[in-house]
Amino acid sequence: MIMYRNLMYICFRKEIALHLLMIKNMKNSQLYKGSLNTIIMKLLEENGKMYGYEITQKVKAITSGELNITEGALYPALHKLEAEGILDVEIEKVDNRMRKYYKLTEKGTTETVNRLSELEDFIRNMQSLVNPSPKLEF
Amino acid sequence: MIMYRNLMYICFRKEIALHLLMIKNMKNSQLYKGSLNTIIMKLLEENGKMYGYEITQKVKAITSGELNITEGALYPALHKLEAEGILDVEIEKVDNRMRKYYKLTEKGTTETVNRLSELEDFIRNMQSLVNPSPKLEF
DNA sequence: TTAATATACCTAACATGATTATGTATAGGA
DNA sequence: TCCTATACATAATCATGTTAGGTATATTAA
Repeated sequence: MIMYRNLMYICFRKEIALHLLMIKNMKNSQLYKGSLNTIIMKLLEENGKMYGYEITQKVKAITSGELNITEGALYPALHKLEAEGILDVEIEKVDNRMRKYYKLTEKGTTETVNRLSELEDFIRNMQSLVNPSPKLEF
Repeated sequence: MIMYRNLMYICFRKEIALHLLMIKNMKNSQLYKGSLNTIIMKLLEENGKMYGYEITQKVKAITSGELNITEGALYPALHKLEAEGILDVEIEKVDNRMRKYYKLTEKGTTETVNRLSELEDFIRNMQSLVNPSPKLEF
């Protein structure tokens, strides 16, 4: 009986853990829409070259698991950035597995500056909107 | 001739001004996608009740004209929030013109706290991603 | 007086950017 | 042997927004 109760307890904890994880991932709210390209470009600016899977892991690590880039969003985004001449691709084979390394082109590097500037403006504006500075009322 | 040149000069300046304005508004980039509901709810939390047009003007003012909410986005968003029980509506007639005043319901007030918390998380995560703290390398 | 601008609402067609669900394939551990 | 991790990809669908129209009243400038 004790064993069953322990098992149930473990299962219950697992349920809770999964549930909390889901809630956490629910935070992948609509807010992140539109920021994926900027994230990719900034990471490439920092790290020189990265492959898709690496990007998802890096983002997960940096945000303590709060932001999980879905592959269905990532790969099309990478292809689009490549088509736009923002990224260059280079295929390598590591451990018999394919890797597509992406890096910023010259144009991409310039464009990254703009995107980051837009992001700063966006964040500044959002902070003005939700964190209004105390009104000067006399 | 002088007059023509002056006229041309003025027109030219106007062209530039318009162009700069367009560029400015181009900053209405994809980043803002997903943040409209949060903006609306926060403004209503602060101001008690507001009508649609008032919201567009307020946002424009707060962001120094950098963010212009389009009516095609605003009105459907208000209707959706009302349908979800986040907002209550109350119609008034001022100066022979209709105004639909929106205010947060009780549920809406609770929900606003969550949205703002999500926004803070989002901003924090984005800052971690693009503004990485200096690496501790020895 | 007439034209333009501002106020105030609305919606439909289209575009964009994501999620969800699926598929392929290799490597390693329980 | 099966599950998980690594590593790529795409198609169907959904959410959200832009663009472009529409109605109507009030005010201001030419």
